[in-house]
Amino acid sequence: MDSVILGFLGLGDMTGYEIKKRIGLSTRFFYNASYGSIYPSLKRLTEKGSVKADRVVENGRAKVIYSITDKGRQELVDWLKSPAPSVHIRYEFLVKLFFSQHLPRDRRVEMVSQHIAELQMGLEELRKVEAETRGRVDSCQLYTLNFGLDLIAFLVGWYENLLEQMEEEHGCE
Amino acid sequence: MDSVILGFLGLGDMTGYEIKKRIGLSTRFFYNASYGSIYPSLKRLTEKGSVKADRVVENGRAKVIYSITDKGRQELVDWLKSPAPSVHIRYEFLVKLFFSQHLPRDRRVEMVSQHIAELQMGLEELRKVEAETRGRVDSCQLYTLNFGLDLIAFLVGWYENLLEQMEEEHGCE
DNA sequence: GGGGACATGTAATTGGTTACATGATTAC
DNA sequence: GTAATCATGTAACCAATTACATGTCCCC
Repeated sequence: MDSVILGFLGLGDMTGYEIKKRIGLSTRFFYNASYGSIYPSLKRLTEKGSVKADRVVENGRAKVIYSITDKGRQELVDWLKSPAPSVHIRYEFLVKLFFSQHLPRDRRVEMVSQHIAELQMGLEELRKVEAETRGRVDSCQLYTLNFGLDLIAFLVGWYENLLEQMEEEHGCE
Repeated sequence: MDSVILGFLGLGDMTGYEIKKRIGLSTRFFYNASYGSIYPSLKRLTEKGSVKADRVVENGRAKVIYSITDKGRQELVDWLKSPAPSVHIRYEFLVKLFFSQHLPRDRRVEMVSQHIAELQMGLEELRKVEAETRGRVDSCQLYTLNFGLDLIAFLVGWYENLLEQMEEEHGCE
């Protein structure tokens, strides 16, 4: 978590509120956070000296603008260089699909159809984000945006194919 | 968590140890758990009456065989029917990629190459699981197995394409 | 004057991991 | 005899969410 905050501050100075908004926009699909984790994290990082907190008043509004320090920048790079704990994807729908033999077939079909619908909504949202941000972000951020787009397309295709397969079958048994 | 345990017990009676082993085999890529969460969960479920615990001794080994009750079966079905909280995938490597502008280009390429290697290892492991289980599981469990296989293939392809793109570029800026 | 976005934070709780503690059986 | 696997559990800890608590500015 701390590393992700550092990552955002590496893109520019911002407030806790802004970090939350940015996470909601850009990394929501593969990482999310609430104020309850952002502010304590910011506090920790400030105490450690990885970020600097500036209390300012901007058009009458008191805010705390955080910026990354050299120490923080070093920590960020170290984290980026460290090996990511091998792929660990938590995907609840798939768990349900795994156990869905306990459901009647039509219910299972419904489940998958609904999931496809959700994915497609996600795709639309991502497209909006894309329209807003393309051209205003660096290519690394673009990579992940494209990843999201391509992944959802893959998933939709996969589940559509699954639906066809299910139609042919009698059930999970 | 409790629901996942119920799911496994829905497939047959087993011990906590066996549940852990099964999770490691079949759902590891999209769900994992440790003893520290399995046993307390089993305890909770027993107290609630969703599972039944039978202390037996089998070839000198004392074990507790858990089985799902009618109540538990109902809870399992309810969970399966409940809408999954819309796709929530936590993928640390992608977060790193998102912020990787702070890394030199060759380092970034290395990062992606290593991730591909890891994915390929995962693929091999999954293939082993496939060889062992295909024919011995119901088609729902097969769905998720195939999903894993197809997903990894997609990911490898995607990252390989990314590498090519990266070669052409000068950096993330 | 009221709703929405801006803005910051804490407290209680949840959900989980890691590490510890223990001990039997089996196969080499 | 010793290492791997089978087997069960607890305690300390950690990371994060939810809900709460508070207040301002801006636009209608």
